[in-house]
Amino acid sequence: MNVPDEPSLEGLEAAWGERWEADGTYRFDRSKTREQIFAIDTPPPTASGSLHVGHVMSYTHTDLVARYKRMRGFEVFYPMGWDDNGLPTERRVQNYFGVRCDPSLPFDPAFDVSGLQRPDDHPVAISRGNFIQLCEQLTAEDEKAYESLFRLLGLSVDWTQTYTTISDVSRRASQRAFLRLVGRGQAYTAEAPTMWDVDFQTAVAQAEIEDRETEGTYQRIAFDLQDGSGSIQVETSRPELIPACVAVVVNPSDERYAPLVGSTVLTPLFRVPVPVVAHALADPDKGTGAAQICTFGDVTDVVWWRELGLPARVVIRRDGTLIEGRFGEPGWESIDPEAANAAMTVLTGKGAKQARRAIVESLREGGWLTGEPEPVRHAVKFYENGSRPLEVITSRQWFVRTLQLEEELLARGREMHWHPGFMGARYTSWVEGLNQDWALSRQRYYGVPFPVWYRLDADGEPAYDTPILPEESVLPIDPQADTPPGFRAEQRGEPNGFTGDPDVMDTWATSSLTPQIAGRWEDDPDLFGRLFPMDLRPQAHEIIRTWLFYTVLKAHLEHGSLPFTHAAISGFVLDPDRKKMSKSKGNVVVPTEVFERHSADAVRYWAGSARLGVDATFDEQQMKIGRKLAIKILNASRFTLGMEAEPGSITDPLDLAMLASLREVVRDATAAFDDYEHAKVLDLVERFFWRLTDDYLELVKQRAYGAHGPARAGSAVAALRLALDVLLRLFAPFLPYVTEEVWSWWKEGTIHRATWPDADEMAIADGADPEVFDVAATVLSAIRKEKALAKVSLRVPADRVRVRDTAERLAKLALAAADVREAGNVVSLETEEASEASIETVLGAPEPA
RNA sequence: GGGCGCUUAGCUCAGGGGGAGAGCGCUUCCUUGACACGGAAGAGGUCAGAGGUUCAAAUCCUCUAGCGCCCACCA
Repeated sequence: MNVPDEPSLEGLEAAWGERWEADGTYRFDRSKTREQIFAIDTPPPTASGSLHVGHVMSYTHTDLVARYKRMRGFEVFYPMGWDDNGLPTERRVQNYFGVRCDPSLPFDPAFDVSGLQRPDDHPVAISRGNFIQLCEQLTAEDEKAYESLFRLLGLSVDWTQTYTTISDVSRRASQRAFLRLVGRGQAYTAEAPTMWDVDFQTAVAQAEIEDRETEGTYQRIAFDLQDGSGSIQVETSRPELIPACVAVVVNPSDERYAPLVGSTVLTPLFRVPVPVVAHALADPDKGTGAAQICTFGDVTDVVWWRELGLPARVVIRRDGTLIEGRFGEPGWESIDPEAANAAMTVLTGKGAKQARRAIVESLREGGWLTGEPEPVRHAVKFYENGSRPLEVITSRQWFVRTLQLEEELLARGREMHWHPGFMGARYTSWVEGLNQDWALSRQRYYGVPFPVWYRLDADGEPAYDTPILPEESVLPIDPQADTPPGFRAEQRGEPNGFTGDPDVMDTWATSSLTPQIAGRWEDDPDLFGRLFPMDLRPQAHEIIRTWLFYTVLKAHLEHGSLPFTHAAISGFVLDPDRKKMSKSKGNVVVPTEVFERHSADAVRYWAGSARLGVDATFDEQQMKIGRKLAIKILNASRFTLGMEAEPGSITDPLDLAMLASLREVVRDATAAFDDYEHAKVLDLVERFFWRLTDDYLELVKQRAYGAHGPARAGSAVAALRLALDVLLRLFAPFLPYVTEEVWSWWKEGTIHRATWPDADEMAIADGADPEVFDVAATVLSAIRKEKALAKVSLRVPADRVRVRDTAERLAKLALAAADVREAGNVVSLETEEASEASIETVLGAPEPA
């Protein structure tokens, strides 16, 4: 026993952090079987920037489960990943070093970063290889900072189990998964209209799109019937796409337009003859009920275009500007090509917004405009990281078939255990709303390349239908650097030679494999067999449609199973004004300062009191309470362990009652933890702890000092030590530092590998009545109240205390009467049977000063 | 437009058919042989609103309002 005189929280994080690392306390033992293992698919944080208190909360939630399961005897696989793959990293490197990637440049082995850090200059063009070097260099620094913060927070991660999403292991897994999708016909390449960001100049997937309320205008425009018999009014927010108009569509049941279906109208300004067609998606209640179909203004246009078999006239370039007029050419028929091209000149080279203004003027001058443009606010689709609305651009991309999987994926969602349960609805609603296959290609540089080459024909044109794929054994490969089997390097780009697929995969193609990557899928089949499917995926609700969905999709297609059986969804952290904390709002709290002010245990206490799925308010007050609790644990433990009486057999009814009560706490807390209700566990345990210190400890203090002889003192001391032993373990997942500190005073080994308390440890209290404790505490509390109201010291004697209650409760009080008398300094404790309970206290004179 | 969640004391939140709760904050008191980084106690609420079910509703049902989030084909 080694109890310090003045226990303190200061320095615990550093001391125990080092000790846990040195002892390998959280090291994963891979010799265990799947049944003995609890595997966690840790979210890899994006390694570009810094962690904030939102991370602190959600990662603490995961750690609570990890520590609980470990104490329950599971061997916990708790790895850490760093997401250093993808656009955020790419952008950060561009800004940080002032460079841009030019894939046409050759790799420069002698490249020196030091001359580069001039972000205000024009960006320096560097090769893809050098660019990736810089990405790795910068993210390595971030990862170090993240790790030290996570260690400070006390995450029980096995730091030997780390991975990065751009590593060879991750690239190999991504490419292997891709090849298998291709092999099964689940991935395909096609030239197809796809959502496109004109600034990043890349395709984006449905999951990366968000709606933003945007200012726009509706203009009502006349489309003349070609036979001169009148016109159709069309309302549009995108008049700049009139040159791309290929039809006017109405609802088949719309009587206003029924006679016109099948006739031909001329587009304004460009005088292109286009048909009036009917389709169920045309909404009679929107606008005039007649809409222009353009190639392509939005996803609906794509549906109409495809289902109605319309031609395409594309007017928007990949950079978002409009093309030059080519009316009069095949496919660009106009009854007045000269006028059409003149009208186009005004738009050429302009972005959508400017072109819109320009064409409205032309329309007005030409008399096509009906009324004035009407300002509206409407939802417009943006890439989540983008600044200009998405366009629909036709380009060659790889896709993963998802649309026909809806029923199977919904079934997977039902198979999953969601915590909290209602979060499953997010997944369901996403799967039900899928309207495109997963667009997998990104026209970016930093990422996992497609392991694909294409043969070039005699004219140097790629044969996309017969891609050349590598053997899995050579992965990962870079088709820009590596040569496909059967070709020589010099044949790259030559007629009858080959070319590498220039694109990289969507980052989610890699992130959706985190269970496989962390589990070394195919690289270490023995390990993978012990880990997969994993047990727990912790994550934020905002990425259910991306990370969770894609991970389920990949596992479903590759393994025919869920990737994990439980999904625990944490909420956001809100600032005190109840706004979500985010970098862009500038209201993030830097975690390191919070740790310094309150201690890691205190911060974990705050995080642990927030339930899963519920947004939590950032509340330093709550951390102060956590700190107070941690200090109280130190002091109460010191007191308990410092008692001189020898612990004996526990025989006193009050002691047994306290243990009977603790027994219930253990049962309830265990059940709650099994249900992922960590906040309830903390509440139960904390509540009991305060009862123990405020009531029980006060009640038995004098007896423990020996007021009634060694045997009864021994009962109190033994009960207290047992309660402390159990409580420390109940608190251990929440307050790993302070509980480990106290544990080290009197126990061997680490508390974090100790066994989670079992109700049977209090079997001695079997048959004991917890109400003895309640009744005694109630009477003590009433005596305290009298003293507080009389504004006297608690030491002042109570000459007479008369308790009226039922015979049953009075009998219970009698069992603890001696303790109550001493704790309340009661001279005479009288009882009287009564149907109405009451406690009457007559105070004695204060002691003379 | 559809869905999910929330609305309980000044604040942060638990509770979920039968007593309106905790902590903080506030007020008062107490330096009692673990702890003043402490302790004891007090005041404070029409459980968002309206209907309904029930012997009994903060709790179940319906509707309404406000807030938040997720989703939706931009005419």
